[in-house]
Amino acid sequence: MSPRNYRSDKRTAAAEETRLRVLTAARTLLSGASTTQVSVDAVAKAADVSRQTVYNAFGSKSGLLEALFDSIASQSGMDLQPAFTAPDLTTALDHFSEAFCVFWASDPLVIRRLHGMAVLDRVLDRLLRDRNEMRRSALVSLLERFGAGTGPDTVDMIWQLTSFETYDSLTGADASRDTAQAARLIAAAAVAFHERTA
Amino acid sequence: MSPRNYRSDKRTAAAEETRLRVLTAARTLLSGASTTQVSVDAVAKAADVSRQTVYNAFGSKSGLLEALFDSIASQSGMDLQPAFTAPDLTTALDHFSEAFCVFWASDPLVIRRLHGMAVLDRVLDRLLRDRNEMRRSALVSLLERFGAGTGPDTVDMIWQLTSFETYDSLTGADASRDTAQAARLIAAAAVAFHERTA
DNA sequence: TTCGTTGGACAGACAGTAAATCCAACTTAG
DNA sequence: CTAAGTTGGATTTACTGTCTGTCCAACGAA
Repeated sequence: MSPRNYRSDKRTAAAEETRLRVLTAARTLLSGASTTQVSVDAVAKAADVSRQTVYNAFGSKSGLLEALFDSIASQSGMDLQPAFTAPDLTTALDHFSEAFCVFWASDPLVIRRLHGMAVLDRVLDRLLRDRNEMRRSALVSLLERFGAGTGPDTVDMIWQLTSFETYDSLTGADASRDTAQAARLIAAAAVAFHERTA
Repeated sequence: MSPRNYRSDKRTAAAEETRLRVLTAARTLLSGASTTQVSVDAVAKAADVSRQTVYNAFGSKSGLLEALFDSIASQSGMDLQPAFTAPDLTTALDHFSEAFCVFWASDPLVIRRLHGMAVLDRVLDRLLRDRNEMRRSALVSLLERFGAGTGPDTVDMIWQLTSFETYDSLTGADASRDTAQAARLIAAAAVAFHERTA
């Protein structure tokens, strides 16, 4: 009944639970508009956990931030399926834009800060670059699927249009636009650019 | 006794000179791909100046970074004149894009880091937002001059297309594109978007 | 017993402040 | 014109406080 290679001690389960508590605490702190700096100590206190436990679980602050980003990504409910099963390129790009905007919208404050920290954090920077590269290859696959050109100009431009920076700029501050509107705007720009260079 | 006409040209000149030395030292350090973190102490040592002198001259690390950005801006030789004297909107947008790409190209490494630091630095963040706002109003003026629509979608999209993030993404890493090529690409996207929504 | 957790102590960097001091540029009294 | 005093930038030294990261002895439940 109990498979040997499936270990689920109550202890490891509890460890996983504290790991989650730390992640959500970090996310909450990073969402706080008030605080600029978020220390490991602050995260530990917010998670009601010792600082050492955070280091045990994530190795370093960079590791914690990495895990946080991936945690956000996995919880965002992003779905690329509609884009790849779309009838034509235009609606495909529409769904592609929508998918990533949903992701960016899942926690823009935290994602913005993680992007900023990445500039000063080699480890985090590498992670975000890798994740961005996944968006790029997904885009190339999509363009190929619909027989569209995959020249560097087209790919780079649509890649940039679907980036977090673009989403953040179009929804941020005084530009009162919701996620769906931003997604449509981005898709419109992508289609316009593609049609013009086709 | 406080003499009213106490002028000391040589001293203020010397002070200005050390101020410049500190700025160039900071710029050099921030350009260095090797180091991720740049401390005030490191800047002071590189400028062959005491740490206190840096604080005397700039007040804080934020102040130093602010002064550095404006120094780069003033040295970049950016010129918006061609955009405003262009015969039509298309060439105007071309020159507009070119102008800002020249600015971004003047020191992309340092500008990228300053943008990153701004996420964790309220003072620097405010400065960069203000400078970005200047680009926005310039864009609005340009569009109005050529009788083009200044709807939020048009403005926001072209604003984002001419941002540093877009320039950086299109010229960075494996995308082997020089500044002029990036400028043309950005302008093409701006024109395509504008024509489609006109 | 084992293993996650805890609390504390510790070293090394870093931001920012403060006071005493040095020195060259400058002003002014004689 | 010169000597004496003033000013302001720069330096030195030392301090407070925060943060990352590491180490370790002890605790407590599985």
